[in-house]
Amino acid sequence: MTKMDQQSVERMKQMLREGGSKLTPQRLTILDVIVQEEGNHLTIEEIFEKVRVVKPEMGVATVYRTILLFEELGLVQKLDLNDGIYRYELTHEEETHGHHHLICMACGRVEEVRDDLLDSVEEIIEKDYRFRIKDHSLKFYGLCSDCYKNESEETNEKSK
Amino acid sequence: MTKMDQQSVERMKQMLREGGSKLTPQRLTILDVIVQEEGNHLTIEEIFEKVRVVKPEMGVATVYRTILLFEELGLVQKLDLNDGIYRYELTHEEETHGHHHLICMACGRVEEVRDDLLDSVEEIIEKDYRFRIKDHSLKFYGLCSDCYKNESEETNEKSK
DNA sequence: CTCAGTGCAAACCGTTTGCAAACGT
DNA sequence: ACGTTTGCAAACGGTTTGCACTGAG
Repeated sequence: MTKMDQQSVERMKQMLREGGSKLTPQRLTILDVIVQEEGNHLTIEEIFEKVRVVKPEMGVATVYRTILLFEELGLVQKLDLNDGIYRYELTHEEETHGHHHLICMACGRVEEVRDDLLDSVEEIIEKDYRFRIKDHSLKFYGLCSDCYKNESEETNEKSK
Repeated sequence: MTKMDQQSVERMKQMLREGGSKLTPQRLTILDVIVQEEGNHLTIEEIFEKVRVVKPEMGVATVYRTILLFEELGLVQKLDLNDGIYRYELTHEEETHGHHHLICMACGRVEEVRDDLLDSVEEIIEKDYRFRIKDHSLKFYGLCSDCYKNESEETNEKSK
């Protein structure tokens, strides 16, 4: 585990304690899986599977209950890729507003965009629509560089 | 029914025919409900209830199957407000990219933003992340003008 | 020691499916 | 008349819950 990961885990333990929650082995295991798989946006089922490898006694209910707790504590955030299945990702420490996602319609890969980019848009919304923005969610659906490349090659293929 | 609504219905009938689908009374009833309730972002259950008033014989399965069909035809779009329940809204005729939503965290009201506003953001994404954007989804969570007003009043109340 | 947290299995609930009857084209 | 669509009810699958037991603080 890298130094960064250790920091994440420590910070999260701290948040658990502050929230008045107990540091059970189950919670620590789930925490570990989420930190290890950072960037992979796991579903409950995927988390359960990975946890099972380490702790076969654990039940799904515990995963559901734990993720719900982590969400309430702001430790993780859920993400809907419009397929009806929620995925969970670590909340980054410095983050105030949600970051953005690039979702590849071909391979399903999800890339994160940490730049905010929405300041001027939010200004317009607040003014023109008289809406007090607290958070946002921005997703782009399209083709990642790999899939776009492949698609182009296939097109070239055909046109030969 | 207004002239605009009639146009919507006619346009949608056309799209159904073009998709090789039959114009059954059930489909037309559901269409009607969605057009009547434009802007209300109904859930399947809500659509079912409203349809039931007119056609008590209809089953839920038909609503599910019909909405799925409408979605495939591009007649409606599903919307997730991050509560795990999909809501459906009419796709606007001219629309190429999805419009945006302002979701009030206090009263749950959903307002639509038809201005695109994302051109410059998309330009940056396409260039910096080498991602070919096909569509986007942008949601703002916060307080609508009414709820913001009420909240301010309550704060004033307390500080007296 | 105490009560929050857990494992298990049953309950739940929204969605999907199989099938025979009904109906649009 | 034909193949699609529908209503019904059963099946499904992910999530939640009740309960007795366990273990962290």
